[in-house]
Amino acid sequence: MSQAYLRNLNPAQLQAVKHPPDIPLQILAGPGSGKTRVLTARIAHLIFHHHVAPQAICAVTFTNKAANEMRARLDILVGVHDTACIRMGTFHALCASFLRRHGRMVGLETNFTICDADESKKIVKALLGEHSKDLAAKRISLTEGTLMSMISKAKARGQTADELEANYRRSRASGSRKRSRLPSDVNNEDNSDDEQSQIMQDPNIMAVLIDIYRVYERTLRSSNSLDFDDLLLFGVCLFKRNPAVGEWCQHVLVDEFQDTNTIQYELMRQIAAASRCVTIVGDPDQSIYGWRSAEIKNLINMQRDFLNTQQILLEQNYRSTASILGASMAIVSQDKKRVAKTLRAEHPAGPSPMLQLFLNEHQEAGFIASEIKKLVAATGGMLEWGDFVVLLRFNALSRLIESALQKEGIPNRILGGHKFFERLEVKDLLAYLQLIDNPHFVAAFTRVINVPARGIGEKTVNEILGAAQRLKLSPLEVVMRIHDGALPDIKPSVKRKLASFVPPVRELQTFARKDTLPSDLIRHLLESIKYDEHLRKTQKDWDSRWENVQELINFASEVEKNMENTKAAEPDEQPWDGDWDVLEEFDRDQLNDEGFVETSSDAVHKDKGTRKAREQQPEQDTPLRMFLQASMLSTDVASENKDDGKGKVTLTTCHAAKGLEWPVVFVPAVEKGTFPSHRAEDVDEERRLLYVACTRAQALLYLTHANSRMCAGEAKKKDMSEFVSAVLQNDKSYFSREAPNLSAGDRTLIAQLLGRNAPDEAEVVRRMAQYNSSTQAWNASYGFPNYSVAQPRLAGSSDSAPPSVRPPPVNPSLTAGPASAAMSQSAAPSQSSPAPSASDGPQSSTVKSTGVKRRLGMGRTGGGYPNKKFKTPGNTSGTSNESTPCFADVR
DNA sequence: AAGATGAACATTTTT
DNA sequence: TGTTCATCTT
Ligand SMILES: Nc1ncnc2c1ncn2[C@@H]1O[C@H](COP(=O)(O)OP(=O)(O)OP(=O)(O)O)[C@@H](O)[C@H]1O
Repeated sequence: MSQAYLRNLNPAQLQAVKHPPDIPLQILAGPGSGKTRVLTARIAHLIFHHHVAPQAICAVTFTNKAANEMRARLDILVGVHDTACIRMGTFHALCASFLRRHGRMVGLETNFTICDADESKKIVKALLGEHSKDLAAKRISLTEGTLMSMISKAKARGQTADELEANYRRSRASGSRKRSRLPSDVNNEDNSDDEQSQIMQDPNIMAVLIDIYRVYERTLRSSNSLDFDDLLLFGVCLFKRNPAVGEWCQHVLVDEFQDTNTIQYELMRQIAAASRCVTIVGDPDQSIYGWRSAEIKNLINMQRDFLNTQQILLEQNYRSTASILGASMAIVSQDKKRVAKTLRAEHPAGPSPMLQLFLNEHQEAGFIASEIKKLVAATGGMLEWGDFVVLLRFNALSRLIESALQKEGIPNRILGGHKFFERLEVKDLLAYLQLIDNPHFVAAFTRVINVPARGIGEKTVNEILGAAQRLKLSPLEVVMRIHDGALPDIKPSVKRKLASFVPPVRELQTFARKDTLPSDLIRHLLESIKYDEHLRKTQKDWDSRWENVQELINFASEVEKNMENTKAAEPDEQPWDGDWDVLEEFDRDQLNDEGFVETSSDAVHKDKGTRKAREQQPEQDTPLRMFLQASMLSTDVASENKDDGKGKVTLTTCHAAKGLEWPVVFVPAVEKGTFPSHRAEDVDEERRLLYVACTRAQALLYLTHANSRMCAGEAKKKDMSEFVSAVLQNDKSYFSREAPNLSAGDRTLIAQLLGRNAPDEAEVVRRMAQYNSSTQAWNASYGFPNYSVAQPRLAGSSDSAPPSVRPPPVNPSLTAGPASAAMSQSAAPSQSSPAPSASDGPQSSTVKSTGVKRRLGMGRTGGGYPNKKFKTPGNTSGTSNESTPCFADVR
């Protein structure tokens, strides 16, 4: 029984799993080679064979989602109970939980609030405002975004504001040789790097940066809050100062190691300080987070820091067809600096990856939608909606494709787009709860004090904040005292207005102290501030926002359930339980004389917070706190919601697709300026990104691009991505220009690859007939360009046909139904690209329309609730596309 | 203080 | 394309 986890591993994988635990191990391997599978099996092996206690294992994943998936796999291998005991999560999540318990050792209250990127930006923006005159005078434009990312980069290197300043001083002193650059060589590739360093050399900018960095840190500290980088920094500090905190850990395993940054690596070192037992898994070719300070160097650093580190390579790819793998390798191999590596395909060639060109992004989106439909039919239903993914360079590209899918009635979900926890209605409610848990979290206070509208505007808020600083109280406390009459009212009279704020907050505090479940807290909150009315009054789309509110309650319930389960699974065997008291005493002494990090020199607030928190919240893991933490750390409710994902086409970014796989992958906009992004700093990284995207595909891969595309306002001509054209130059055979007509052989191959049953051929014929008739009826009745039956319109074909389609009029050239093939053929092949096949082969062109119009009503029904935000036309904005499925105008 | 309007403007990627 | 900011009016 216990050996089950060793089955289904090849010799190299087995070797990695059985590698002696005390010899540091690097498993380096390409995509689809089973790295994650090996990591999971190795954990099982540690538990079963080496009898390592599950709670002595620390497994680090890149995302929460990956952690959940690994948990699910381990549930099967080692059982739910043991799995629940493993310390598993992202570096951030792990740090958050360590700091909840031991935060005091590094000067933190256990009720610290995690400040998300949005709030961080707001803080920086406010600070930037103070410098705006100064900057404007010097004609410098700086956005809070760039500033924030500079700060974040400094933090990811472990640089404090002081250190940054010292560093800068030193580098200036040592005679900086400034190269003057002509504006004309902006198109040089390494230009952006220079640009970066040029910014970092501008004394004005550096002065502002350092100042804002410093004040930003002070703001966070006095708010008793940590931003994402702080979680790691304080985590490192915790282990460094109190090595005993890490003694429980006997083995650390890190997935996606190529994307760890300096601090994360430092953290890994600290956690492994006692045991020196480390296993990492990674692939340099898949390093795509350099922009977030990931350091590929960490692989070498590890060899330096952990003596006798050994490497095991996995060279067999089990995920993709050989042709997909070949094309992907051809792409990534363009990187001359890359270390070549072997990757053999386990599976046969299969259909070639497709590379297709369209007139514009609408045609591209339409093609994707209709191709998905076609493939479901052509596989007799063996492929379902959930088997398809569209991988995008950036989120905004999802809009068109989403609506194309909806027009075709294809259910879909957008992963990570406009994130759930970033919606205003969700943030409002969370802010109330954050304020309840941590009255010092000013960001939450300023957000909710006037929600719903209480007539407390900017001016009043500033008065309150000023008073709070003078009195050394939290703004919440100030406002409560004013309400109670314990403090005098302030200039713009506010006392009366607080009647709708203070009592509800007090009530919530009382509930929270009694450990009322978060879901119930939210319900109370909604009622006491009449949030539904507020939404109705202020938001056009209040109903869908109200659904998000309900979804938040659901999420809270999920978290509550998980907490119960976790508690049940690990009664009270917290790994560190034994030495907790000792540690704390030991450290309090230490803390008294030496304080803590430079940035928290703000002793006044700290003391005050300390006393308050000890009186009010002696407990660390209150349900409310756990809920808030889960909210801040999880990007997506969908990843928790199992029911959602299946049965829908997924739209997401290439970045978010890391580590995942789908039978069919579409990558749109494979164009210069998108792949690589025109603002990318590192072109090689962009290429790797495309490589990652391609290697998600198991059976079928489509790269598409358009001749012109609306970008930031105006239509732009687009060329094919150099990553692909470079491949074509060497060898055109990697890609096919025609959409495949799946043969029975293809179906069998796909079935085998996916471990499914091949469909009945009769079913295939039936579905294809149905598919053809429905698309034809649909196209005919809407005068829609007939891209559908794998009929991309070609570049260079006369633009006159589709664009001027106004609602119902039917384009004459399309009424002929299947004959539309002729249209495509008239197209002139464009520059480098041979023409896609004109006709789509037997199924589509020979099966006559049966005249069934079943699809007619499907235009706008879509599937489920899209993440629709913002208003629909309603007002004067030109044509409404609400009622007519055909798009307004394609010019 | 809040709502309404229009102009300017900018779109990577995420824990 | 959609969003954010500035300015205006109530
Ligand atoms: N020995 C094996 N036999 C059969 N299938 C395998 C084997 N090892 C892995 N696989 C399958 O290969 C696919 C890829 O595995 P996995 O996700 O672990 O790869 P990976 O190396 O982590 O990929 P990536 O680098 O893209 O994250 C999975 O579907 C997995 O089930």
